[in-house]
Order: sequence, then structure tokens, then C-alpha cells
Amino acid sequence: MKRAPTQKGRKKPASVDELRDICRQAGIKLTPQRLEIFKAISSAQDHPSAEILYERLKKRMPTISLDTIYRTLNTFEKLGLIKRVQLLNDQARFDADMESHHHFICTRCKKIIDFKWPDFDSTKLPENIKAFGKVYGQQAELRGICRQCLKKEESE
Amino acid sequence: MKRAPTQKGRKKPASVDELRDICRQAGIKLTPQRLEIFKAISSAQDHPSAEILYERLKKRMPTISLDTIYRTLNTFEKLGLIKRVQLLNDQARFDADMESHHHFICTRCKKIIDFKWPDFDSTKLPENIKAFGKVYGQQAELRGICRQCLKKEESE
DNA sequence: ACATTTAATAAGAATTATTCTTAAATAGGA
DNA sequence: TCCTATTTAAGAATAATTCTTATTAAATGT
Repeated sequence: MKRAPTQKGRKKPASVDELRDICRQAGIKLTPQRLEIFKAISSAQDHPSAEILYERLKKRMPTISLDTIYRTLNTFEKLGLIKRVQLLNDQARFDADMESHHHFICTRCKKIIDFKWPDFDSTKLPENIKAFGKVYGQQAELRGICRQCLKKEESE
Repeated sequence: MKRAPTQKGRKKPASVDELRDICRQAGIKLTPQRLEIFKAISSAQDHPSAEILYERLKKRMPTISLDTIYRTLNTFEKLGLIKRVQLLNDQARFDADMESHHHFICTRCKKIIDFKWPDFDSTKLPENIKAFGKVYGQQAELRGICRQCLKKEESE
């Protein structure tokens, strides 16, 4: 399976036809499970976990397994069809620097690099945020591949 | 133990003296374990996991347990002394919307609300980012308490 | 349409991260 | 210094995710 060249590639949720093409191009099969999982995640208004998708899909596909959901979500992520909302959900990571700063996260090695970004700090939030609730912190996250991992990639 | 009023409260990593005060005010004991964990996380240049801190601390405190590290990090988080880099590390959450958008995350119920923020999208990254590696995505995350959870809090 | 091949699935076991339980130890106020 | 409520260490328990393996089925060529 070929990894999507960059996450910037695609926009709006893909359609089922696009999914078919993408699978063909990646050389993977479009199974009924993949199709259903794709439809479920594309139409979801929340940001469901594998478990939640499992509960929802069991109604249509009573024999589907949680493992397939996980496997498929990982596949879709590699194909650039979906994103995981947060990258670091193997081990929790902690930070004692309480000053405003932001994070660059390497998607390969999970390294976190701090940086300052005053222009971000001074950018005013959209008006409609107030309706969400009380905000007490804001920060930017960049995703990318760090120098070391880029270097490693070259030499392969 | 009293929760810190808001994460905005403190700045720079706290000093050991501040820790002593904060513990007294919160009515919790300043144990040697807490002190060592605090020093380790404050002086760390990376963003260590509990496991990593455990490895580092075992040298000084051979009897410390991983459980204590977890417990203490949770305590420090509640006190507003440290932050976890990402909030959602119980269950991974997925998103099929590949258009640029940002997230408000409720720290109580873990609900995620999407929003658009064109002013952020058009804010130029600092120059020094280029040195980190290749960036292929950027997004903002707000942390706060959603309307529903605020309401629940009032009625308690 | 059919057979072939190779990838994908379901089921359950295994692994990993984190929290809970409990008995023993101890920080901090009286 | 003593007392007591907290905190700790150890190991058990739980929860999320991945791995193993036998079976099934999608895609390709005929």
C-alpha cells in the first residue's frame, strides 16, 4: 500500500467513488467492511473512536470485529483519507513549561519540538467560539517529519 | 485537593519553593517522591512520558513505583503545575474532514467541537520552523469547558 | 461466469498503558 | 514527639490496541 504523498493533498471528505479509486491506486481491496467503515466515519458529525464506530456498525454488520475497525482506520490514515485528532495516544506526554508555546510533532518518531509564535498568540479567536463554552488555553500544533527522520528516509 | 482555578494562572516552570507553597495551599503532602518527580519533569527538555520519567528516577530513587509517577503527574496536572501535551489519550479519535479546521476540546467530557479560523490559517509560521523538518499540517487547539459541562457544574 | 491468487477478516490471545486495591509507611500539624 | 490522614509500593485489574492464525472473499485474468 502506498502512503499518501502528503496530508495536504485532499480536501473535503472523499466520496465512495473516490474511495474506490484510491483503493485501486493503492492496490488494496475495497471490502464491504472498508466501505461501511468509510461511510460511517465520513458521515459522523462527532469525532468517533474505534469503539464508537464499532457500536454503530454492528447494527448493519453484526459480524464485524473491533480489530477490523482499528486496522481499517489505520489504513485510511495512511491513505490520507482520515486523520487522527491527536497523534500521541500511545503514551501520555507531559510538559512543565506553562508559558505559551506551541508544538511541532514528528509523525514518524513522535518527537515534540517547542516553539514560540507571537503572531499566533495575538490572533483573535473567531466570535462564535464564545458559544462553545469557557476557553482557558489555546495552542498550535504542527505535524511534519523532523530532520532526523527525513535524513533516515533518504538513506533507505 | 483544590484544582487550580485556571491553567492561565501560572507561567514559567514553578520552583521547588513554589511547589512547597502550592502543596500546602492544596492541603497535600510534599513527599520526597513528589519532589523528585517535580524536579525531573521541570528540568526535562523533552516531553517525557510516565515511563521515561520512571526510568530516569529509578537511578535516584530505586524503590519508586511507576504507579506513583502516574498518580503524581495527575496530581500536578490538577494543580496546574504541568500540562499533558495531548488530552485525548484514552481512546484515539478520528476525523474524516480533511479541510482546514480547528478543535475546541472540553477537558471535562472530551467533546470535540470543530471550528473555522481563517485568521489563523493565514498567519505565517515563524522562520525558525524550517529548521525542524518538513511541515505538512497545522492546526489550533482550544482547551476549555463546554456549555453542557459548565451547566452541570453550576447545578452541583 | 469461473478459477486462482493474494490480501483481508473474525476470533481470540497477547501486549501495552494506566488505574485500582490494600497493607504498610510517613509528612505535617497538634 | 505523637497522631492521624495521606501517600506509597506492589501487584492485581482494567482498558485500549495489536498480533496470530485459520478461513473467507475481492480482484484479476481466462
